[in-house]
Amino acid sequence: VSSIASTSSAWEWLVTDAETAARRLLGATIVRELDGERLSARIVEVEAYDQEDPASHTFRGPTPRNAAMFLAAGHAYVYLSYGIHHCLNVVAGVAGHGSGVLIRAVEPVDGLETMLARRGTPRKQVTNGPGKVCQALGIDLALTGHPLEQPPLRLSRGPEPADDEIVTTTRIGLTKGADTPRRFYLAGHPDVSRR
DNA sequence: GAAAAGATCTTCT
DNA sequence: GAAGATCTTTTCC
Repeated sequence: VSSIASTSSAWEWLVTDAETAARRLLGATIVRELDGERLSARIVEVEAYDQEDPASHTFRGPTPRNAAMFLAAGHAYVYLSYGIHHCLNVVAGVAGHGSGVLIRAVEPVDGLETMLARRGTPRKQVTNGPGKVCQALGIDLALTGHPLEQPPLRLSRGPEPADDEIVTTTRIGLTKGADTPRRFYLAGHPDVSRR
């Protein structure tokens, strides 16, 4: 019991509703170790998803694909989008409840040159979209279910932006739940996918 | 077993 | 601004 409590306490800040977790993830840092190199990036755009939400992969309950989203907060959920792109989520909330936060855009901090090479695009388009983030950081399905406190993929809490620095809008690319405002990004940030 | 939709990105006009 | 690429997962018959 005590070991469970100590393990989860590191992620207490994500054991909350998906929207709160999403806002708290703005400003946090993703650290990825890839081919012996340390890449890092700051989260600047996110979207919240949970079990009660028709747009969420977990809306109809657990499946082999979305199982990781039902883990405890602080795990990774990676899925394949449109059969082509990988997308990274940070699992939020208590274990057994399918909620998480899609990482839509990041600002490269360490390893920008590597990210540019992996993407093959100009700086402005290197990580301004969920599929782009995963390509730049080399994240794929092998990392789904990975605990974000250990290499090669870690997450560290960052300085939380002030409320007036966060813009809230509807989410992108949805057909269901499209009118619910659950997308959050840093106001005026150049790496945000769309304004 | 088949069909449709999908938390996207790129290219072309 | 619009449409094509591309393929897995899930749902429905």
